[in-house]
Amino acid sequence: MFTLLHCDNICGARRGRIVTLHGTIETPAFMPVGTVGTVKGVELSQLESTGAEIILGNTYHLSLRPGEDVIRELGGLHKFTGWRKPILTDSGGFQIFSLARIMRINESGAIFRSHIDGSKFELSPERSIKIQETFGSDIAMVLDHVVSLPNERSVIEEAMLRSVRWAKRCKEVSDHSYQKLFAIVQGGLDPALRRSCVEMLAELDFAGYAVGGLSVGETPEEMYETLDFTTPFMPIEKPRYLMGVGTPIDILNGILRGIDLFDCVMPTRNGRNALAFTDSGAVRLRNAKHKINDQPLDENCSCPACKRSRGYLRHLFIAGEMLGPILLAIHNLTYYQSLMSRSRAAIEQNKFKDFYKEYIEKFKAGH
RNA sequence: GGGAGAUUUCCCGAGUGGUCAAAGGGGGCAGACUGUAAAUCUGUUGUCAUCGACUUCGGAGGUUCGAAUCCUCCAUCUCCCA
Repeated sequence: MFTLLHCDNICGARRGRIVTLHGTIETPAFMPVGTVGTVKGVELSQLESTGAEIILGNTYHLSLRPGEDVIRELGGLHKFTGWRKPILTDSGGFQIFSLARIMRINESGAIFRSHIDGSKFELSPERSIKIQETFGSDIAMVLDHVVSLPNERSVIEEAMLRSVRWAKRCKEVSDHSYQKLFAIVQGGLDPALRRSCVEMLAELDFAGYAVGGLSVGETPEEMYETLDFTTPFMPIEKPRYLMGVGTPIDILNGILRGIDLFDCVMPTRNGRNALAFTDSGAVRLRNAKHKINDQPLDENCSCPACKRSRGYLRHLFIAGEMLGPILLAIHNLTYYQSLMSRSRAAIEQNKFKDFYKEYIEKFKAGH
């Protein structure tokens, strides 16, 4: 399923390939987030033209609406959404952490109050896997227990140990060979906890391993340090996925430390909120300084947003036109994919470290 | 010609003697957003400034310790009667 094609001989960056039933993913790769069965604001043809090879969907959200039964009846997530390429489904573990309406969490699982209608919704490791199986995603995630940071060591350790037990239960009920199951490493910012978590999970032999529980309140530096003492213990021949990350700089820092897969809402959400990513840093298109600007966001970008002027894009946001959020979501996704593709090329030439340094210098200078 | 009512900070619009630089919207400006309860949220919006000071509520006078608020005149607008 995963082939490690090349390791940069100067840093930890890796070039690989994941093969699934629905297609191939060149890594390092970025997955646009399509929580409820749509990458918000972006039609599939546009999404494909950004270069995305895999998208992410969410077990919790899709179970509440339209519901597991509807997706089963309509032929699974691929047929339902029309997206023919690979899909990774998240387990709902992050929602245990992020949703205020969580009622109870114990060893058997979590009980939510639906954020839509307040109804009760139970999620156990087994149930999460069952649902993801119904969805027919190419990669399923184990249900994990995420906690906020900073937090007491005992809390972090307990959540980590529980995540390992849950991962084991997920593995036991996951029986579809086409659907790969990824485990999730927890353990906060603690080297010993992270390492022991990796080792316990590695013993269970998953198809891939994710680093979870990051970008939940810690600084970027703390996140990078955590990767420094986590990725070296992760199985070399399996894909490594840094969940929920992040900014372009975070992603390059992840690649530098041997991460193969990323996902983040940032390009779509920030795009909807008028923030565009470019090599010269973030551009807040609502700002008055772009009012008369006739230049594109990025003259080297081929996306539809970059065929218009900054002044026009600003106008769309000021006027509250839906095309603004759509165009910027597409631009940011295109930008992220281009960042990944440039990274892959640099790794192949053992030049990722230089690419990284130059990129960060320019990105920061733009602010 | 006579009668009634209105005029508030960029706009709309509260406010009828001190707690008013003045509610609330809108608009403007800025910021946030990391496995999406987010086309959302936050801050700010008279001037200078650190407390604080100063200038504002159509205009000009006046009453009062104190006025956006009360009185007089003027200007403009709306409605009603001739």
